[in-house]
This record gives sequence, C-alpha cells and structure tokens, in this order.
Amino acid sequence: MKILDTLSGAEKDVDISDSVRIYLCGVTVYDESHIGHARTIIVFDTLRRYLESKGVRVNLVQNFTDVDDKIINRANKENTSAEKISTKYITNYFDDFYRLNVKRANSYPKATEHIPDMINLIQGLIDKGFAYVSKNGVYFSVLKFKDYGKLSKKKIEELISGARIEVDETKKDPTDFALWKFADESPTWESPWGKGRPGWHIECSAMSLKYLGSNFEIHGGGRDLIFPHHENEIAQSEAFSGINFAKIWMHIGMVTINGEKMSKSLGNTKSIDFVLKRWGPNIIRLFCLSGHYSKPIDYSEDLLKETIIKWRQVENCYFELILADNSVSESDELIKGVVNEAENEFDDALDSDFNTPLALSVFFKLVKGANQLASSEKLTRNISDNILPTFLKMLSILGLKVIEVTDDEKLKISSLIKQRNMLRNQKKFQEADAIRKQISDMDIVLIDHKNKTLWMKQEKIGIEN
RNA sequence: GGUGAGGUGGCAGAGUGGCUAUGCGUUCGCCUGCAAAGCGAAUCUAUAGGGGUUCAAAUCCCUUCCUCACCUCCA
Repeated sequence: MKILDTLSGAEKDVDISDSVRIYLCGVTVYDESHIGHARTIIVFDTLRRYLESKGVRVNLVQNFTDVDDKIINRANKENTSAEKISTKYITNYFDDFYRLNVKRANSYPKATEHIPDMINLIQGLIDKGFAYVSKNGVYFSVLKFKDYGKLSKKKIEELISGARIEVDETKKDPTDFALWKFADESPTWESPWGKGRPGWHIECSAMSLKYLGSNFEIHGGGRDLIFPHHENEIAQSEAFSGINFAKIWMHIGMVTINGEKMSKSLGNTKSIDFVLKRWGPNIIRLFCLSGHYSKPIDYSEDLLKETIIKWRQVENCYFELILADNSVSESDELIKGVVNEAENEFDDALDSDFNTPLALSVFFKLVKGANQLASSEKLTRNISDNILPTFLKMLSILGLKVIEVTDDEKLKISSLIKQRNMLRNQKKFQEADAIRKQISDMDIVLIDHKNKTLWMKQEKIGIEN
C-alpha cells in the first residue's frame, strides 16, 4: 500500500511487515467536535479497518490535548475548572464518535497525564543545546535545527520577516517556540525550570515517542496542522532522538462550507451532533470518503441528499442479499469471477494512496450488480451466498452499518406481508394498503417483485422527517 | 508577498500519454392494483484560456487567468 507522504512529496510504501503504528493528532477538548474533525478521524478509522481486513496489526494512538489556553478560557468563562471542561468534551467526543461507528483507537493519551514525559523530553533538548530557558519559559531554538521547515517547505528567513509572528523579547529568535510556559494560574505543574504548563507541540512528540517509539509508520492529522504543529514536532523529536520521526506524513484535506474552511475561529462549523441528527452515521461516513482524503470536500446539503439515495441502494442490496431464497440453481462461476474482480479493484484503489472515491465506485458497482439481479429475479440464494461475504466485508471496511432487524420483527413482518398479499389477491387493496402503512411505521419498506414481496429496514434520516 | 494543493460534463468525482471510470441529475420506459424501492435505455459526449512536445495529451513542458489552504489558534 502506498500513501502520499507530505514530507517527501512522493508516494511511499507503508511498511506492513510488522504492526503499522499510526499517531493521529486528535482534538483540543474545549468544545464540541465538528464534521471537520470527523472527516480526519473517519479517514483514519477506515484506513485502520482496511489494514486490519488484510490481517495487518495496527497500533493507532490518538491524543487529547487537555491543557491549553482555550480550555482555561472556557473554564473561566463558565466559572468552572479546566479539568471539568476537558472531561466534559472528552465524554462528548466518545459519544460522537461511537455514534459515527468509529472503532476505538488503541490508546487515547492525554497531555495532562504525560507531563513527566514532556519534562524529560524538554530536559533532553536543553542538554543537547536545542532548547534554552528564558524569562517566560523554555523555548526551542529553531535555528539550531538545520532541517527546520522541511515539512511545510518554509524558509526560516521568511518566517523571521513574517509580520504575523508575535514579538517576544525574551526569545532569542522570533521563530523559537515554547516547550514550557511559566504560569501561576492553575492548572500548572512543577518543573525543573519553574511552575507552568507545557507548550502545545511537545505533547505529541512525547506521547508518540512513548507509545509508538521513534520512526513509526504514519503520522496523521488535518492539513492545517502542517505548520506550525507538525513542523515543530519534527524539530523536537528529531533533535531529541536523532532519528527520523515518522516514515509517512499523511494529511487530510479540510471540510469547507461554501468553499471556505470550516473552523471555530470562522464560526461556520457543523457539530457532529448536528450532522448526526440530520444525516445519520452512514451518510456522514460516505460523504467523508467521497473525495480523496488529501483534497478539500465541501459540506453541501445537495450532495448529502444525493448520498441518501446511494445509501438506500446499499440498504436495498443488503436485504435482497440476506432474504434471497429463490433456489433455482444456476452456474455461479460467472458471479464468483465478478465478485472477485470487484474485491481486487476495491483493494487496488485503497492500496493506491487510499483512493476511497474509487473504492466507493467499485462498491456501488457491486451493489448495482446485485440489485440488477434482484430486479430481474435472478438473485438466487446460491448467488447471494457468493456476493454477501464481499459485500459485508466492504461494508465493514467502510464502517457502514445497516440497521439490524430482530428475529421477532422478522416474524412479524413476514406474517404481515402474507396477510397483505392475501388481501391483494382478493383485490382488497384498501386493507392491503393499511397493512403496508402499518409495516412502514416500523421503518420497513416493501419491495414488490413479480412473484414475491421482499422488505428492507430503512435507517431514519433526520432531514427526511 | 512566500509556500503548497488544485481547476475534468448540470452537479460530485476517478483517471498522469492512446481503449475518454463511476455516481447523482434529466427524459422515456420496465415492474406494480396503486405506490415505494429497484432496474433498463437515452441524454450530457467534459477535460480553465493560449502556446508547445508527440503519430497521439485531461495526462508532459511553457505561459496566462482563477480557486483553496498554510504562513496566528485550528482536524
């Protein structure tokens, strides 16, 4: 599998010989997560599911930044503690992503629980001459790290002349960034240099090193983290260890709205709770995977409405496949071939820089093919058995979930269908329609084929009600 | 201003030299007691503009224009 590496600008093979170690920059927990966060995390969740489907072990680590000025500001505003704020939004995070059918990462380290690791790292950097203590804190000396700028392709001279860098007289150089900031106001921690808080970037270096070691396979995050966050992580980590930090840097494009980046500072975000209520998890996941991960996608209601139609086709396909009972036996060699080919194309697409839109088109071709067979009443049990495992496998890699139906429900549905069909045969259409209404109140849609009636359970989509 | 990524049919979105995905939409049709869902056919026959290389370019080169992101916190 190849992934485009931001650092080298080239597609690089993911080393799957042992476990694939992935560090993903998570969220700062001072507010609700939004669809932009969701996209990044869904992409990595899908990547992880794909690798695991290949039998590759994945060690996915995703941090929570739970110490930050934004958290403290919010706590002050709400007259509560920073810890309460971060705990609240971590809970909120897990609730959101559980509902998005995102598998749990292997660990979710929190910055506040790794202060000693950060202090070690900072001390190491001071010892090696890459960091110094000044009046306001401990700073990383950017000029000492000769590769600085290699990820974001920035030249240090340009950064220095950049008017937007705040002037801080206590720094040796304007581009130096804080590893530790002295502070008195809680939350603070003791350190060899004085009471204070860690800088933002150091946590990811400390925690990735601790949980994944140096030179792990993939470091991911949103594109907006390339500078300064990831640039600084590289500087800290490589200055400390002398070893390349991550083998591949994988950056996820922004979610835009009306062509503009969605961000809290612009105030144009759509929270995960909002989009889940409106569209549900499957539509959101399909939407997030509908464009190549490296490019921006635009949150557009029209597109999402389109996605509902696609999802209905998937639901239809699922129920056709599991309910097929036509036993006319036919040669299924052809089907096997087609299914195999689809599976290979699906994998090829994902192996080639995780091309999810291409993989989705393969998936929808399979769905369409099955629906075609069903429509022309050629979908026998035999054929279904050949398609179903591949269909379910793709569904699971994509993290999609069709609504489950209990056995009790199934019995009830088939008995109602029998009644309705009897009434239809007697041409008592009004009564038959009343039963159909009763069934549709259970979110079941009937599919009248020529010789039999099938059914599918539809996910309720908020916007349709 | 600097850096990076892009500009593909009505829309979304693949494709990195020849075989011009895929989906949605639109129109007509099939199926049906009527629907719904699904399916079929047709339609669109696109590659930002200009130049070049080539037998052949969306794909390579030059150039112009445009968009977005980053350069401050951000997924």
